[in-house]
Amino acid sequence: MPTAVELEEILRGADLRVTRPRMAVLAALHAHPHADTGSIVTAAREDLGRVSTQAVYDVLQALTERGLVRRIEPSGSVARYETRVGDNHHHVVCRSCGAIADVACAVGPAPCLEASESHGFEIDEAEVVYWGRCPDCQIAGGLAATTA
Amino acid sequence: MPTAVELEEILRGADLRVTRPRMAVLAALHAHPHADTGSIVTAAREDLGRVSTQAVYDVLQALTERGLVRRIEPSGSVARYETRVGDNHHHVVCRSCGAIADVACAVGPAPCLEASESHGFEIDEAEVVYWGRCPDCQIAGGLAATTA
DNA sequence: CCTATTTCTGGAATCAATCAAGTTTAAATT
DNA sequence: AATTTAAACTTGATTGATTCCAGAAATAGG
Repeated sequence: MPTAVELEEILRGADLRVTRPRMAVLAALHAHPHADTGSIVTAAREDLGRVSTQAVYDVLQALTERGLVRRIEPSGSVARYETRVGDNHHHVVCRSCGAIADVACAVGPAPCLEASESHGFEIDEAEVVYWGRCPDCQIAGGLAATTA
Repeated sequence: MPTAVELEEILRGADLRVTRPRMAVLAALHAHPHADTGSIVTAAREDLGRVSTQAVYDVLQALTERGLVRRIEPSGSVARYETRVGDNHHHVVCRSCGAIADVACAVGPAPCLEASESHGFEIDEAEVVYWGRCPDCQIAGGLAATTA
């Protein structure tokens, strides 16, 4: 959980101006990994009093462009963001409640990066999403939540 | 490319009533792998004269539920559908134009299915998306199309 | 042929995301 | 410290995929 000063350094290090919305969004992302845009807007407003939805979208895009955050969008879910970048990890997504957890790379250094037939594509990334059920939903029983 | 009779058998085999919209959608999917909903609607209309958008959505959902088609939604793209199901293959997506191609499973029978730390999740599927550039876009040069 | 259930139509509503024009502000400059 | 300027933020409207709803139509079984 970075301090305000650290967040500021992170922004400056990426050649981004230090503004209140950016600080708030970055803090919210560190506090809530895998948060969707709506949650981030809410968190930022609790922090700042008020911010426009547009500002949050702009900030998220700027942060993503500079590689400070990573945008993930599992099927059936809206866009989510996380601050853990650069370590090539993957995600497990719960089919019932949509919960997301991080998973380290499965096998060795660059797993799955060898597509058997690449069709001439120049591949630069292999994205892996594991689908299943989180511990809570396993307990909850067979019925899937409507928010799947 | 299945015949009309074969399509009919496919539908009946899945306990689905045989209707004109369903035949048209299924045919469109076989003709255009990885088509998005809009294209499917268009193709179905060329075939039938007219169909409601809603009907196509309903059909796609019904077909997906019965496992006749598979819904895929790469980040930044709208939902797409394919008829190739049950063989656990993956996809390569072009970052520039969004083109999609099929890729057979990378390593052995159930590759990447071993998440190193599953966080208690009960995993039933590993979805892999390879990102890169298709042959056409490599030729086209460095500039990415806006339809990425 | 008739009935019941499923499917399709038409139109409206929802919601994430984007666009546009104008105002404010961070940070470099004098 | 005042000035400048490009980047960032605000408000308000718009897009576009997807879904909801109520009623009409059509399929499949009796």
